[in-house]
Amino acid sequence: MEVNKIYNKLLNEFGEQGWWPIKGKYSPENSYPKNNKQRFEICTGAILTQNTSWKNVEKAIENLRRNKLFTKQAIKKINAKKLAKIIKSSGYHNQKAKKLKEFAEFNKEVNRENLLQIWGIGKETADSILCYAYSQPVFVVDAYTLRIFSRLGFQGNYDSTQELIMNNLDPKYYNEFHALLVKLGKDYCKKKPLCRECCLRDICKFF
DNA sequence: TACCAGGTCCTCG
DNA sequence: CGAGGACATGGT
Repeated sequence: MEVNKIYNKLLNEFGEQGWWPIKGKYSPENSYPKNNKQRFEICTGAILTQNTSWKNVEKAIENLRRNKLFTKQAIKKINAKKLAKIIKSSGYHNQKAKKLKEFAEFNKEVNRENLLQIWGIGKETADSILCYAYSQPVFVVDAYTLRIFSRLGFQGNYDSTQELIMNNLDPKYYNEFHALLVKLGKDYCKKKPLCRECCLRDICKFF
């Protein structure tokens, strides 16, 4: 599987996407957090967007901002029921309120092993936090990644797919590659794919 | 209306 | 391990 080739085809087709809407919209230059508050906002977003469209998360983020809840201290202080109401639009709000509070209690060094011990933080969320909030060279695998690579012909799980990509792509492209895969997954490689118009059709087993 | 969305936890075999 | 269900709202 030629990961570089896939990356280049996607970049050529869609252009740079940017991978995190720190100031409300996606662009490569504002995807880097500049302070701890923005880092915490990314971590919060990474949890809220679990199995949920970003559109639903946006309102929750706005509510959190309005209520000045982008610090660990504030999340620790508010009770779970109130917090759930504030993030209601993001879905699974009771669980996610608990997850945010669990994360707020986290006080160890930020690394994958420690993040994975937090209730509510799985591999993708841990990797998102490391990659997007802490600029570490980690590729974030998600449902789109797995679907796209499986159709291309690589049948893998989270770990093997992540390994494939990290072994075959320059780390500086990890976050943009992920953004491009999301773009492809949303617009072309959907549940019901639009293979005829897909820029990867000439190298895809599924087509 | 029914299906889907940038997952994770828990249970069971 | 991996499959299957629970968790929930909003858009199309």
